Amino acid sequence: MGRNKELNELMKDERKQQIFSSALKLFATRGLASTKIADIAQDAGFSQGLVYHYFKSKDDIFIQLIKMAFTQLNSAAKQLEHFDLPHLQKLKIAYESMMDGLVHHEDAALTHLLIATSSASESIPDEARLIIDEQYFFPYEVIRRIIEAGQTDGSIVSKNSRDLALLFWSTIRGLSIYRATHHDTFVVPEVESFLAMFRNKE
Amino acid sequence: MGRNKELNELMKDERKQQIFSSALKLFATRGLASTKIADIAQDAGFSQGLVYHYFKSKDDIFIQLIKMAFTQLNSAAKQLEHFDLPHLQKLKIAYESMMDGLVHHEDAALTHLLIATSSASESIPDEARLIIDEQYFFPYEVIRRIIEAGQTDGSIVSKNSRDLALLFWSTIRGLSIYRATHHDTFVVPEVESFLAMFRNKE
DNA sequence: ATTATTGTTGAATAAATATTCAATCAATAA
DNA sequence: TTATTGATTGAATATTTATTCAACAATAAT
Repeated sequence: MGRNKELNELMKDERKQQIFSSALKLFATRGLASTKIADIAQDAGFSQGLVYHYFKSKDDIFIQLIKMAFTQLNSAAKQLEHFDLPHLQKLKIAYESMMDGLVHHEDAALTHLLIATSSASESIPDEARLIIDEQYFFPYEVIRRIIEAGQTDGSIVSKNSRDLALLFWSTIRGLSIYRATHHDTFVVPEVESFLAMFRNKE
Repeated sequence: MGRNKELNELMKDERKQQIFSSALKLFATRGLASTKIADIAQDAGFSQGLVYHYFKSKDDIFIQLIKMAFTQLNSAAKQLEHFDLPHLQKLKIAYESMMDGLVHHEDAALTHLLIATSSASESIPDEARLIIDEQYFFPYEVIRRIIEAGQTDGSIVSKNSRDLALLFWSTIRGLSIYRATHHDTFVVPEVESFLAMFRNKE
C-alpha cells in the first residue's frame, strides 16, 4: 500500500497551510482577480499544477480564506463580549489587541485587510458574498451591545449605539488599510484618542 | 472638410465623461482587474471598440481617474486650510462635507472609495502608484497642520498630531468603504462623536 | 450632391491565465 | 526488492479578455 495515512494528512495540511498563507498575502494586497494561480504557487514555492491537487479552484481558496477570516474575527468578538471587564475597558482591549495584531502579527494584519477590501468588493464569488452577508454584522452587534451596556452604567456616552459601533469599526478598518501599505511608518494612535469617541465625560 | 472642430471637442469630452463615469463606478466597486473593458462599454452604452477611440488602454483610464480623484481631494483639502474658521470647526466642516458627499453625491462617494481601495492595492499600474505616492500624504499634512494650530490655541487636544491626523483619515476612509456596500443602511454618525477624538475638554 | 473627416461597430486577433493531464517521482508496506 | 499510492511537475488545453482593425455611418464644409 501507500504511505502512512496520518502523516500524509499532516503533510497535506501543511501544504494547504502554505497555500493559504501565500494566498492570504496576495489576495489581501492585490485582490482576487489580480492574483494569479502562478503567483500563489511561486510564493508557496512549488508548481502551478500542485495547487489544484489541494484546491478545486482559485475561488475555492478565496472562499475558504474568507470563511477562516470571519471565523477568527467573530470568535474574537464573542470572547470579548464575555470577558469580565468594565464595558469601556472592553472597547479598550479590543482596540489594543487589534492594533497589536496589526503591528506584530502579519497574518492578523492581512486578515483584517482581506475582510476590509473583500467586503467592499462587488466582484467576489457568490459563495464568498453569502458568507460575508451572513457574518459581516456580527462584530458590529457585539460592539453595539457592549456600548449599550456601557451607556446603562454611564461609562459610555449616550449617543446612538449603532452610530458608535459604526465609528468603532470604520476606524479600525481604516487603520488596517493604512497599515497594509505603510507598515514602515505605521504607529498605533493612542488608545485614549480612540476611546474619546465613546467615553462619557461628565 | 470634416465637421466643426469645437463642437467635436465638446462631444468628445462628453463621451470621455461617460466613460469616466462608468469606469469610476466599476473600478471603485469591483477593482481594476475585475472590471472588463466590455463592462465599461456596456455601462456607458456603446461598443467595446469605441473605448479605444477615446483611451489608449484600460490602465490609461484608471490612471486618469486616479489623477482626477487626487486632484479633487487635494484641492478640497487646500481650500479647507484657507477657510477663515476656528481650527476645530475646520475639522467639523471637513467631516460634514465629506459625509454629505458620501450620502448625496454618488461620484464623491465613489471617488473616496477608489482612493481608499486603490491606495491599498499592490496591483495597480506603476504610473498610478507613482501618483498615489506623490499625493497620498497631502490631505494628512493639511489635517495635521490644522490640528497643530488648534493645539496652539487650546481647542484641540494635545496628543501627537500625526496620530490624530491618521485617526481622522482612517475613520473617514472606513466610513467611505462602509457606505459603498451599505448605502441603504448608512447613516452618518454624529459629528460630535467624531470630533470627540480631537476636542480638548478641560 | 460630393467628399473628407471623424464616430462607431462588431468581429478578428493576440495575450494572459485558469485548469487539466499525462508522465515522473518518492515513500513505504508487503 | 517491488508494487502501490499519492505527490509533483510542466506542458497542453481551454477560457477569458484586452486590443486591433476593416468596414460602415454620420456629419458638415465645399
